[in-house]
Amino acid sequence: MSGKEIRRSMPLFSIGTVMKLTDLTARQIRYYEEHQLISPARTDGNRRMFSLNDIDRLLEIKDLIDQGINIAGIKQLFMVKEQQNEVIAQEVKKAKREVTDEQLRKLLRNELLHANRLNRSSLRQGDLSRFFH
Amino acid sequence: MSGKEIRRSMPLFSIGTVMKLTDLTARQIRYYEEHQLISPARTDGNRRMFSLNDIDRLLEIKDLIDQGINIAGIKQLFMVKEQQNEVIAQEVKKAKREVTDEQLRKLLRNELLHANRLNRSSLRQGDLSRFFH
DNA sequence: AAACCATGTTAGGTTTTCTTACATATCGTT
DNA sequence: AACGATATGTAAGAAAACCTAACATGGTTT
Repeated sequence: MSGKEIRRSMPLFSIGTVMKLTDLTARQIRYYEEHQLISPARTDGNRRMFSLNDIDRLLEIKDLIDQGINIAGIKQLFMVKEQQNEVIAQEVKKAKREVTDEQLRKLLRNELLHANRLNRSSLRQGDLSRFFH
Repeated sequence: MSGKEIRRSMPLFSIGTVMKLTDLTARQIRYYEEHQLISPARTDGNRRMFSLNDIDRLLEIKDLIDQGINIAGIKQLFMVKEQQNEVIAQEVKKAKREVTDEQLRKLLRNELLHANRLNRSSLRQGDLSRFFH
């Protein structure tokens, strides 16, 4: 169902609410946006409006920051994850085309392994140390 | 579970957001608050903050207004409904005390009928025409 | 030591929301 | 038909929340 995704992406929350929900400062939230870790919507009057997805992302960012990962690293992680999701979505679609239940499970497991392989190699091809300098 | 109820009662939304979600004007929302159909929280700076429950209530109010019911009538309806919920909650608790699954269903049905009877009589004892003048 | 990163802080400006007051259209009542 | 009440619109002035831009600062890298 996509109604859920629509709801999760509706811009409903002001920055003040998000500050309380995430325990981040306005400065931090704006800084993360400046570095394109989030892209909150804007009102007609140019105020930021955040969705549930934005809030999830901010909590994830906070977690990664706490783990000592810097902004550049987080950005890369998000990009990799997104790419991974795309691959998975595409493979799911391919699998759905004409496969029965039983077979679908096997295929999915297969494709997931494939995605992991891609993932690891893409990390290796970049400079890993960039993530932790 | 009560975690859900906590979430639904968290004051998260500004009046601007609520206006868009409910298609009501600020004037209407404040007017309904003035007449105690809702009781949104306030920020330290005195701004209204609405919960999901508040929004549900506003949508319900809008619906009842559309049906031609006036503020006084809506207030009474809310009070009756709340009283009914209290009765039900109490009876559920009573039923839960030491009844097996099978018996619980019968009891609940019984108590619901009882609540309805209370409800109807309380409407009759008041002046019904008050609702629609 | 110099540069950089993530965040704090301040300043001036704009948007949003607040209360209060008055205006108005639609009623039911006299 | 005039009247009073109800529900909503609108305007004004003030306060809160948010905006961007700039500079400050404590830790890290280089």
